[in-house]
Amino acid sequence: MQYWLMKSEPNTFSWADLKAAPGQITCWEGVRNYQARNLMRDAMKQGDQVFFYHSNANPPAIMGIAKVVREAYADHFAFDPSSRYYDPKSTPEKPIWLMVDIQYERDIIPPIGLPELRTVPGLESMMLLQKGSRLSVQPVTPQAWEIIQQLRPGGQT
DNA sequence: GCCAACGTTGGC
DNA sequence: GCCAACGTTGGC
Repeated sequence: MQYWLMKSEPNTFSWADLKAAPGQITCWEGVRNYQARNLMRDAMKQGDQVFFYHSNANPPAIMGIAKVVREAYADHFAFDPSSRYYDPKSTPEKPIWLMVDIQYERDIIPPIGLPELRTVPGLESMMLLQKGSRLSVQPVTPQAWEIIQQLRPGGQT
């Protein structure tokens, strides 16, 4: 089992949107970065745990935990000229871009804002907190995962 | 809205 | 293969 952090702008797709989705499942379309794609393709497995992070929010924050329920498959939004994620280089025959499905698991109450994360001992090396870090799908170490969970004790149920 | 950091594109 | 120009991300 691996741990991840996935970013979404709440204006585009929010934590509330995930909770309101059918089955509380969504496909994670729109990843258009090779490093993030490769992580999904090569390392992300069904059952993996995901921190759902709001970027471009006030404050940016970890909103809750989701899990991977379907491993990487072709992102068909890339085939659709009317989609904001259209990429003519990707075709059904040779898909370039991939997505996974994730499902709501539980809320983190209250959400853990970026300013709070920056104060937590032991998280200094977390990718999210590095200057210029933009990767929208990031691995999270088991140590960092545990530290962050401990910030909201009792959230396990 | 600003802008630093980063990734991609394309001319050469 | 280099690298300048450009577009995007995302915190502030």
